[in-house]
Amino acid sequence: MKKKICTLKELALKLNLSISTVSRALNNHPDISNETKLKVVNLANKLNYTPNLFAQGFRKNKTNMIGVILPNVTHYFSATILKGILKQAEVKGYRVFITESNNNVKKQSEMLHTMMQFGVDGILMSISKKTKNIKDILDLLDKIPIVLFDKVSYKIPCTQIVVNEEEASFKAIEHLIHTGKKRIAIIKEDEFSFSSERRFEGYLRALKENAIDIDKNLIISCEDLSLEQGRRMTKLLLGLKNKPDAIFAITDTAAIGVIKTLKKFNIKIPEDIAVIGFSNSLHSTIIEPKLTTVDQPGEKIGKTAIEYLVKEIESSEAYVSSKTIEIKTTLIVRDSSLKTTSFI
Amino acid sequence: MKKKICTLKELALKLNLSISTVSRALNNHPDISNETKLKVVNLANKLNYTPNLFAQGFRKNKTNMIGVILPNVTHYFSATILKGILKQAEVKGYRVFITESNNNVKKQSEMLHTMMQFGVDGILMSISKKTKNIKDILDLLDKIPIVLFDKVSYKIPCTQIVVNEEEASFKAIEHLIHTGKKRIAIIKEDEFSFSSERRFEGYLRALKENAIDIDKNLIISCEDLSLEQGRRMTKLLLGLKNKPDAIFAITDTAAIGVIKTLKKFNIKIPEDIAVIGFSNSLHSTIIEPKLTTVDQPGEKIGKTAIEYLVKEIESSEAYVSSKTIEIKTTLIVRDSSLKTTSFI
DNA sequence: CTGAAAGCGCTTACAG
DNA sequence: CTGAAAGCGCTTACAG
Repeated sequence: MKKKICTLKELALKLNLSISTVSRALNNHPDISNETKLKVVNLANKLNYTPNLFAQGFRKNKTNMIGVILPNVTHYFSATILKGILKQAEVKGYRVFITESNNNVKKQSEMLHTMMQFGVDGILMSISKKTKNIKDILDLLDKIPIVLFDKVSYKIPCTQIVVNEEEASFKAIEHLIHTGKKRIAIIKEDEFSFSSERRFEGYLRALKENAIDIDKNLIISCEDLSLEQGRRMTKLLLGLKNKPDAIFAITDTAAIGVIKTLKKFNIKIPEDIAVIGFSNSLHSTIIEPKLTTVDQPGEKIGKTAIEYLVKEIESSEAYVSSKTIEIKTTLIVRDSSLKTTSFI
Repeated sequence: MKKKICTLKELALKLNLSISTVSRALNNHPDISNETKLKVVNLANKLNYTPNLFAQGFRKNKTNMIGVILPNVTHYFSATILKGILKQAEVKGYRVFITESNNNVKKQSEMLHTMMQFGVDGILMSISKKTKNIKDILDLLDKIPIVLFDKVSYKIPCTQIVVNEEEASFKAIEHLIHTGKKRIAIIKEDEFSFSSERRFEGYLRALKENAIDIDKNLIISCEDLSLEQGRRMTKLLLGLKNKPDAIFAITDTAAIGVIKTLKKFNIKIPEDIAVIGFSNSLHSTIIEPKLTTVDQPGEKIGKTAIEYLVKEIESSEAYVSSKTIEIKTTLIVRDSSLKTTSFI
């Protein structure tokens, strides 16, 4: 079903004017007399005329639509980014199309394709984990502006919005060191991932700058950073002769697994073992003790992504920028790590 | 910037054929010879032709776009529904436009309007809390199919997808009764809300059918169902001469506030006071003890909503359905309530 | 100040 | 089997 909708033509007919005049009157064109404008606008209101943006877009070869591809909308952090995207897109006058890739590379390609077909003006994406083949993304880059956020890849020459992963991680580890911790374990991902690697770099740098030797037993890689893996890896760490006195899980979810397991074994948090997570998810204040973690400002990431994308869309030159924008994070110290005044 | 994109015209020119023939060839029209089809398809692939769906839609007066309006994408339950919507929309060949109303009624109206302008084929919405004036929704209903989900209103004559609120709540209370609880408190919303009211009805019916007197002191209304309010209301309940032996918070978030407060006062959960929430949010397994709650299948709600909407869109008659579809929930018994074998 | 005409990219009834 | 033409709703350069 589709009921009839008022068009310029209908207005023109009823007013005995040409379509052009009606169009101009509604767009407040200086050529049109006030009298005519008034007549047109009145009738338009009366008949509840709404311009068909689809036709407008088609005419102007500009749709004011932006496509967004992300792995999973139900992840709180993604949803938070999405919120920023929606808010800023509205400000800038763009409509947002969402699709989920569910970390499926094939689907990701299809969505990219569909977005193109649908004539979006630009694409915002967080690339799927297993994206090996970036050829189709590269091809598209020539045709349409793309901005990457969160899950990015330096191999794709376009603007990328990320969090200051390395520094955030560095600061988290320094915080632990300042509270007297010396045997700091890290739980990271085994497969290569942009953020996991950079967080690991921060870990290494913090130890190095504080003259703490690296103990390979304290570096744990696992295939995903789920709560379950957090649990398993904690048991592994507790089995060590020389136990850690702090655990940095590069994900809140894993960190919560860590806390739950430590509690089960009656280990005091943070006195015996401190715990730090990453991302300041809602869970981090539900768990007891409350989790010390790194806050990633999702809305700001989304907002920034839209801003850069719109800038590229509206730029007249066909340039491809490839800046990397780092959004600042904040370490939020809660009960799962010791307080310290010596922390600079 | 916008790089050139291959069109039918370009293909026609290069092949020395008419645009019509090229169009038909690509649409696999029976009239066209295989030879021609082959030539066309080959060139199309070579030049990476993708039909402009925007133009197609415009031509056919069908955009295959669906607009979705929801209060807040960052709510896990909403995100879950969104996931279902995205998945099923893809199956049905529709693209999804998202907007957030943030419970702002004025914004909600604007979005409805924009969606119309953008020529969406149908609208899926969860109405904002304070929606008093439904006139604009009613007006729209004549022009375009609308399906409501989650936050609905019986005053709007259209298809509505909800959860079996009353029954779910009834079963939750019965579960408590079967475990021997007799003084069951409920924390609900003070302002009228569709779901709050229906959950309250379920509470009343369960008490009545089990011949338990209603104690007004145990019926607590608050303005929002936040963790903080959960805390405050718990303190209030604990101040009663005749304390409750179970608390049903009609929201997980509030229920978690309840649990945290009970723990603070060293009250044993579930022995002294049992706690039940509603919605099976991710938090419900993070909190300790794990929360007994009602699982609402968000994906299924989203999926169902799309199905009904598409049915209306694709129906030839201009009918307005106003069925209410109830999606079944499941009570998930965890550690915040007693186990029982006598539960039928 | 107003109108006729072309065109955005596509589909489709009508001819041939 | 193929093509010319109209039209979806709009905007805008060109005339007058």
